[in-house]
Amino acid sequence: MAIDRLDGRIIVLLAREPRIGVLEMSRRLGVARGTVQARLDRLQSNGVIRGFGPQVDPAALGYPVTAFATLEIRQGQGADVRAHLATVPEVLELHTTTGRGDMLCRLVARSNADLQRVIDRVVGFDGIVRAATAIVMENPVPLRIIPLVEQAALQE
Amino acid sequence: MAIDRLDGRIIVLLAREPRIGVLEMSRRLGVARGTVQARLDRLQSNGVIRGFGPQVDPAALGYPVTAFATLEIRQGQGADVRAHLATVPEVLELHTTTGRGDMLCRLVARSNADLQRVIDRVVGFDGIVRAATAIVMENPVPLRIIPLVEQAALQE
DNA sequence: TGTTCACTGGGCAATGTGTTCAGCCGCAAG
DNA sequence: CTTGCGGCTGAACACATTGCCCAGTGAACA
Repeated sequence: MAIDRLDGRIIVLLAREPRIGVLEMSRRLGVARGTVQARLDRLQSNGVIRGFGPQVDPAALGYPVTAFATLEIRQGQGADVRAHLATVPEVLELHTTTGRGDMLCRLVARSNADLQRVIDRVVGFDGIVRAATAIVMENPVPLRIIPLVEQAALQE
Repeated sequence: MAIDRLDGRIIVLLAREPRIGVLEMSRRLGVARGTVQARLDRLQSNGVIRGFGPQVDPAALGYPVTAFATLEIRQGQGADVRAHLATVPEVLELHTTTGRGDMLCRLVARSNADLQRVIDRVVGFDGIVRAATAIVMENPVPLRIIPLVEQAALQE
């Protein structure tokens, strides 16, 4: 489960040039193809690499507005609320958290006006007591993993 | 930029079975290989599909703790804070938002104790006035895009 | 010393890729 | 009505890559 330097280089290389093949990777990294293949297999069965799904940009899909909503849930209604939110396509992810709110979810919408519709749909459910929404203006650091991978690789 | 039904099916298929090739996709979708290839090229140059980078699980890397931090920034220090946060590997993403806080960032850590270290590093910077952290307990809806793609595909 | 493990370098058949082509169709503009 | 355009089809081609196998090597470890 620990990641060594070679694993780290494989992941980083893959993150930078996803189209690259195993053969080309082995050339760049200066190791045998079989090694890269074995490492990749191990990383995937380890769960370190979950997959290679396409990274879709909601904005390009017509949903340029992103927001985070903090939800407060009525005691014991957690499961129902989770099930409800899972049915809303505009809910891209949902977490249960400690702290002030009970849940945090990421939403997208077609416009600020449309966001109202989405929020209404999200909070228009019995178990939700209160919701606080923060609209995303800028995204200075888009979801990234490379720095963490590099640190993890050095660490061991 | 609009997504039609075939585009939608391509993306969904790709999301479900990332290892699949263009040829196999064309077989499953019942269209010519060239069509799938052309659609894929278009989706990528459109920016709808940003890439096929590996989806890395921080937990498997030794960072099982996730948290969201809401930061309040001192007027005019935004750029400095952004630059600071970008240097912290444990900051996986950063957004500037409307609402109570000024920024929202996603953090990971090796443990709850380690989270304290990460938070100290994050907020140990002059421009940050206040920080509120919510630790993630569960992730009932992991980051997903398929439902949105399906909706976008039907819409047009 | 002997065993295990990962890596190497090679070889093989099978498959997929990138690319190009002509032909067909629906549609919109002239 | 006819022309031109864009998208799709089905096929072809050379080429590279994949998945798989193997024997040999070196390092770590009991």
